[in-house]
Amino acid sequence: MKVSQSKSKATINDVAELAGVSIKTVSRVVNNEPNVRESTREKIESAIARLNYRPNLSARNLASQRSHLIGLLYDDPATYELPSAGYIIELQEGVLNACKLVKYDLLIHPCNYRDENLDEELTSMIEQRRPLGIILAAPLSNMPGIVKTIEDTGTPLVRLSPGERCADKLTVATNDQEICAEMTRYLASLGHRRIAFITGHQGHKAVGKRFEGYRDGLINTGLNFSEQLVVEGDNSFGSGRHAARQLLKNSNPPTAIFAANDDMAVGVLLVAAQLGLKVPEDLSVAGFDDIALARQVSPALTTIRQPLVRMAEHATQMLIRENTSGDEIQNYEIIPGKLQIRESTGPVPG
Amino acid sequence: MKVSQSKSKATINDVAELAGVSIKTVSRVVNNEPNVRESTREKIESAIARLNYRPNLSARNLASQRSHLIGLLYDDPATYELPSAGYIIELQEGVLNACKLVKYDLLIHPCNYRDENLDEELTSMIEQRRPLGIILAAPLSNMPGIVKTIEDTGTPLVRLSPGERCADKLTVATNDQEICAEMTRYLASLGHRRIAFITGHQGHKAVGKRFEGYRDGLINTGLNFSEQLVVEGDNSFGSGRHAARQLLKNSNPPTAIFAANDDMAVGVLLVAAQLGLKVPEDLSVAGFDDIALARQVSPALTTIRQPLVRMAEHATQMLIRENTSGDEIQNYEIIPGKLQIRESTGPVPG
DNA sequence: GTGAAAGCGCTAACAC
DNA sequence: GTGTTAGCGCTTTCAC
Repeated sequence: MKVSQSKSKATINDVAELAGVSIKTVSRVVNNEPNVRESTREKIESAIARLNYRPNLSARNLASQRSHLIGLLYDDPATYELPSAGYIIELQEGVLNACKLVKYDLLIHPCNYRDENLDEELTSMIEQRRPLGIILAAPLSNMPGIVKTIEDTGTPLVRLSPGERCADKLTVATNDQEICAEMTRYLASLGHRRIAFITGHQGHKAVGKRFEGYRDGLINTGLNFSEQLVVEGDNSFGSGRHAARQLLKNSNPPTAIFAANDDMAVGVLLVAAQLGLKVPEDLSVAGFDDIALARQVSPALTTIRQPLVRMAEHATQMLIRENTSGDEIQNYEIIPGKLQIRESTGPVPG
Repeated sequence: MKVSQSKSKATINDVAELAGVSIKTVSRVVNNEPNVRESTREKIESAIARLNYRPNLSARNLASQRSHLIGLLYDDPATYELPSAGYIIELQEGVLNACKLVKYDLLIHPCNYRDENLDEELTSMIEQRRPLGIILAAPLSNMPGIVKTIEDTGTPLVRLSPGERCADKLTVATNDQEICAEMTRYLASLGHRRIAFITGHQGHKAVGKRFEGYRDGLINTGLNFSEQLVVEGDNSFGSGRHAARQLLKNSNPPTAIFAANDDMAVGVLLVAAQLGLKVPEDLSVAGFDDIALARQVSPALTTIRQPLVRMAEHATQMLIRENTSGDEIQNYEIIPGKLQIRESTGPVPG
């Protein structure tokens, strides 16, 4: 009997024939359905192994009306600065981890929210590929137009860090505000009284929460909030440098600078070095994200670890559960960040 | 007449009915095939617009026996250090650029070459999804086992930077060796006589070519090659720091250090700063890749820009052409890198 | 426990 | 130029 056909094309019919059963029974085995006699199952499994059979996913998708695809949407790093490469890779890693367990695949779709045809582009991608769910990364997740476009297709959607809670929407976020309050309290505990903050990109609501957390932290420790100690940034390295120069040329400069993300914090580190300030002896610096660079600069950056991989994993699992079990699922999940105290923060000078 | 059906489900039959033609004619219009009267085409197009029809890709794939998917395989950054996030994002960007034009989608598949089941995993992914082609990034592209596994499935394959030419395999690479010779000559032209080199990761053949280029450059300019000026690295930031310390503690240290990638070069920069050496006054430093960080460090890093996005674009186009036109295609393409002279290199001291 | 038959929505040959 | 007829390889009733 000819077993290894020239080019990998055994179908369910071949398996059924070789095993001497109907294709329906093969289908039951392949999909782990119940009601198959053990001996039949074994026969089929050995036929599958012998023929090297692998179900054709297009056929399966067509018949079952469900692709085994998860869509991941994020702002295109090529058109803009915002999502750093590391951020996106971690997102992808998390989704892929969760997909692997259930044999789903990941369809990535970087997009540009300034693009006029984005609605059409997204609708078209969703209706054609019919992913079983969409994961929408920040800051797209806080743009109502995009959220609505996706919801209108009827595809389940999980928002990542949208910066606000919404009862009827699946959401995964981290505790930006609380953890930033904690970092601020930590800086205060080192004796710092003039703690500056560099804000993040305007369009990014979750990053906005970090600023609120900074204010909470000041209040917690009885420090006064001063607008003089707040400079606007846009999450970019350059804006961090700019903000640092502005803060440090002050007659009464801060002794600690807390930036809303690591890229800006590294910018601060650089400016401090240029101005001859020693970190942390003369100035403490803290960031947010814990990008790879945070551990590579010298002194290593004190920052907050955002559990992106786990957030993306969790979001994917929400989608999978939404599709398989009809169980009630928690539709709002906070995965807490964690302080990473390294070398860039220390006791207040003098 | 009910036009906007509740849930986005117009099929080719609905369009045919509304336009008063057969489904075959609709198919012709959708696929831009010839032999359709202009008036018919218009009727169909308006029906498509009215019904908001979008072809179901699973059905199309099943019937036509070709998915519209490109597979991108690279070493999983989560399990190892080698491919940096920036590297992968650029690869993805290039593939996506090319895909967009022809409405293909990208399936990413990070994998671990140390994984025992990798062969099975890849074969299974390829046979199930049936991507129309695979792009294999370095260093996977120089691993014969992986290349063979993919070739055995019969799927067209393009290797990216495999470090060697092979007549019967589609390949896209950059001119690692030549451009590194050029960088070395540039350093020599600044008066440097003791130019050190930090080699890259062993398993990465294309990176090995960079070392050969360094030697070529020395020969071109009449300088002697000395083993004392070569230190082994592994592409990581840490290995760059380590190598720099080793080179600079020397009694007769180099005046220029050329690292096989930017991560290591940035490590050198850091060690130089710690040792109180001014760059480029006391020491020149050069890297390879032109990662984002190269522009963000101070002094900005002189390096070589590897045209990853264009390489990935080109690889994708090779695959598309292989599938559509039966034209002869160039099966080996070199996309040259380019020197980026910045602030970290200067005339030899003294 | 198992199977027969009818699609899923499209493309491909070939007839007209 | 256009339509008819078969599938592609699977899942899904529903009957046995």
